[in-house]
Amino acid sequence: MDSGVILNSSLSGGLDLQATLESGQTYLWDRDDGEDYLSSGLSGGSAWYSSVIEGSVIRLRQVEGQLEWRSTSNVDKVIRRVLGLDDDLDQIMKMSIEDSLIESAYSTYKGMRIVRDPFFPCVVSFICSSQMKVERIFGMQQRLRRKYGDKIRFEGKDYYEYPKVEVLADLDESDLREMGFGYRAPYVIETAKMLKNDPDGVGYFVEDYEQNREKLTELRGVGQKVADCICLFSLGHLEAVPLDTWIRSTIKTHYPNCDHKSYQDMSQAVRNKFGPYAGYVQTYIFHYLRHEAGRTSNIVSL
DNA sequence: CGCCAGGCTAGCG
DNA sequence: CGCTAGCATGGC
Repeated sequence: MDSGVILNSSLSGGLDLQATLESGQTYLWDRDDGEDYLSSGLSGGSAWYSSVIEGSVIRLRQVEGQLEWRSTSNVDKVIRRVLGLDDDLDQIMKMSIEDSLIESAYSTYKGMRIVRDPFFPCVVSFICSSQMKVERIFGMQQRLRRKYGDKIRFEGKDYYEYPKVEVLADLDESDLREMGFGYRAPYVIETAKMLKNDPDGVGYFVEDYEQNREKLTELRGVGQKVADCICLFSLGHLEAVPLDTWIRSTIKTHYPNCDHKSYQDMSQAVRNKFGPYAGYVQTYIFHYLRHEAGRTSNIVSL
């Protein structure tokens, strides 16, 4: 057993743990207060979150201006990496374009950070994300962990690690279809087979962002958008901008000059517009618009 | 019932 | 190349 504390005031731009873990970047965390996880919105302010990363159970909560953690081992450095705590948020916000929508999103969720999820879980999560509501993606990944992941006991409770590559690689397509994966089932299994000897995706990391995006599309079920999610939420390419339906429609109405038919052209235009940390800008907008739309059941107009 | 959800693949011109 | 039909499933 080990535990520790990280002070909010020691982090540039602070931390908003709930926004970081519930904004649809990562699907690897459970919230203690259970069933209506992520569906009821605002009530997770000081709740405990738990995950298993690199074989360690990690429990986190944010209360009174600090981040508390408890774990099976010393995970201070793991937490800092996975939650992007070393990102200089003040500087990132300074280097993004001035714009009313972006400033609203930044101020509403100040402290939200880009995660760095472990490679394989990130890949599978976003293969599953295609044509799927955000709330359902959480459920799918949770069921996958509880059915095929290794169980670790910690402080009287069971926690499930994300399934290992070789376990998913050896599944039958019907196993995942029965869990509601639909047409994504064969994609997950084929990609797991491709990564059986490279679970950390060492061979799929490229220094250059655009080359990295193309490289990732070699994986089954990974197109340009999912590749961008992996670039941003696992590999640390902070200029990556996943062009999903929300962002595309936002771009169309808000920044019509950046609207292009081809993914590459639109990606390039948006990155030129948003700045070197375009991925941060995109993630704030995505979370802000989705959340506001949920609260008002209406389109946000600014 | 129809429509849509953090899209991708295969197959066409 | 660019374009599009088809694809599973659940919720409204």
